[in-house]
Amino acid sequence: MRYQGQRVTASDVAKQVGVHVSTVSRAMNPQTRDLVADDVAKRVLAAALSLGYSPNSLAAGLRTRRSFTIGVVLPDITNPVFPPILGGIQDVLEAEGYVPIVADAGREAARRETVIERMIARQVDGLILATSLRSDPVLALCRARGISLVLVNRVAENSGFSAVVSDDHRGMKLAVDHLVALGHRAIGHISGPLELSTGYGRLQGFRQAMSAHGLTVPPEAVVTASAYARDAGREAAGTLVSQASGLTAIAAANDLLALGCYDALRARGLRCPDDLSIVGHNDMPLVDMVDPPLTTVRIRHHEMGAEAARLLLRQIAGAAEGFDVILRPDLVVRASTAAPR
Amino acid sequence: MRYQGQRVTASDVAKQVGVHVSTVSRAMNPQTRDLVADDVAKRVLAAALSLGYSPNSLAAGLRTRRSFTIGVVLPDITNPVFPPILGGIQDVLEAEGYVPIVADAGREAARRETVIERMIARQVDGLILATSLRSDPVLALCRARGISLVLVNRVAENSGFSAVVSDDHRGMKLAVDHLVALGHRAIGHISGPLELSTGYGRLQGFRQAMSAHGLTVPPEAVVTASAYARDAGREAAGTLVSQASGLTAIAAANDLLALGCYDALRARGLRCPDDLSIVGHNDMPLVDMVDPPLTTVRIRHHEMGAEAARLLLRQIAGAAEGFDVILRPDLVVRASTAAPR
DNA sequence: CTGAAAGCGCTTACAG
DNA sequence: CTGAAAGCGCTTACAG
Repeated sequence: MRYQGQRVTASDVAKQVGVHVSTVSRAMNPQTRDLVADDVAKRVLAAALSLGYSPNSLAAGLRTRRSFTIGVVLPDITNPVFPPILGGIQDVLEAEGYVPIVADAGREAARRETVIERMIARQVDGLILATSLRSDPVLALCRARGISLVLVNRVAENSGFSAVVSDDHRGMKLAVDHLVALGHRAIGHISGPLELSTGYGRLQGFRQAMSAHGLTVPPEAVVTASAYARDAGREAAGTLVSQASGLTAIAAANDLLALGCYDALRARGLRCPDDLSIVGHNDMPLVDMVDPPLTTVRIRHHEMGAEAARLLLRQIAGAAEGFDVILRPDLVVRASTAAPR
Repeated sequence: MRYQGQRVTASDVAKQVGVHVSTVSRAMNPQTRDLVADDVAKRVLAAALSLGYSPNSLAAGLRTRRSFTIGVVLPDITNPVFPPILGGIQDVLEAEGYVPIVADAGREAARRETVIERMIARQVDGLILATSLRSDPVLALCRARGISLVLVNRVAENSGFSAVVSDDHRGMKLAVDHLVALGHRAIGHISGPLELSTGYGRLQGFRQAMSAHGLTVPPEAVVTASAYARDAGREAAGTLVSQASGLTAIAAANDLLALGCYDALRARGLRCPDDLSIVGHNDMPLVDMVDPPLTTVRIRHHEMGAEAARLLLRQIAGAAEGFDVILRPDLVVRASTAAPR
């Protein structure tokens, strides 16, 4: 029986069984269990169970120089895109005996650096970053530290780190092709912040897809939102609608932005899809229930997280890095898009 | 200059400055810095910076028997209720130098126990559980381990552990009073799982509020959903509508359930609020954008998480436990409720 | 104000 | 197959 606050250690178990702590250590670890006589191992395990012993992984980690801990840095946990990514990461990590330490780094670059420094001080075995800028100075720091790292959802150019992302060009092509097929020609774009690969890549994808249809994109038909947030989308849509008259459709760089468009249209007495068709990106939860149900590009976020975790674990185990996984998105057609009047 | 994978330690810094490691340790820690001569401290800090040294917190934790790590156990990270709770927890922890280890425990009781055991093995300084059942055997285990623990969102009866929750009785009273004021008399309830305090408490709150208005609740006017999920809500609403004819309103135990009601009504060609008024609970993101915008009971989830973290930290510092914080919810009236026809 | 020593709880070559 | 020893990188009484 133990008292509160008094942890039971390997030496307590050793004492009870009458063996040395090193034998307890070997018996507890499945990898080394066969170095120990069967009956001894059995007695150790039984004693451990009855005393409520489990090895202190801090101590083990200090000795083995591995913490079995992975740092996950998110830009905004309340953005519905990230929970499923985190879920996928967790599923894979847990199966391999790892645990995620998660931090919401917010929008300031300085905070991202602090957060990463802290995680390194905590001896994480690797890092998964969902916060990367296209050109991100923090990555040089990580490189210098020699830490294993995988980017998820957003890539950095020329960082050399592996990344798991959605095919943003293809996603926008799906959106534009769909609108064009409905008969739209004057299509605007609300882009995400251009320092993010998703913002930049989707804008490029938009332009390419338009030009593939022989359609021109006048400068006033593109507005860049200040953040991936609903209010930023509302503001950008307001600007777009007032500066680019004659638009019949808007392809937004993500769902939150698309929902902000809804807000802006409503404020002006315009109706979707009657006056303007709108396409989002992500297919986040509940966008099938908004009014009107949102046509959007679906990304498999859970899989994205799981794949990032797998890549990282392989890398920690010695596999090569700098190897990207591009997930293929799908179009989900709902009621926010229709033929122009 | 360091090589990859070679961590710099206190003794590297000590060597460079020409002092003992213990002096480095004292200089690095703001609490003990004044035990060291000013100029020595300055030189240590400068050397630490130039070498890229930060103390290995695993080693420090082993020595001080504190990990500055808190385990957070969630039932389902993709349920939009939990990210803001986690956000609140993180904000408080981070400010105090703690870090959350988060795990999604899913629905199986066995997994919850495993997850908690693992966290304890990882020497968490405390636990925040959002997964508690009203009567939860896992809590006895935590008690026996003597670990600091705070419950959030869901309470356990007689566990002795502190909890931070919303006032579920009051929440349901707000919902029922609103419906009654609109003229509804025949009101049904879709309850959450009754083994959860939110499910049970909101059902009780519903009954009390109804009886305070002199209204009876026939048995067929209450259906218990199998989980807090949209599909479970759809199913429960189907049962409710077909077994309790004449209902003019439904108070659901949470928003996901209310959204499931929307699905069920739509499948039957019924309209909300024309045929049936619906009230949710939580005010999760986007329910103001669904069709129709959902009238619901707002809970301050971020604050709930922050308060739970504060309580836990105080408890770790030696404060008394068994002290509940009940947050007061508000009613948010939108378009899913109207006078009955 | 600073150093030397002990020890947190493990793991792992090294003997035997 | 098992024990004894060393050491992972810190912190903290204990001397001086």
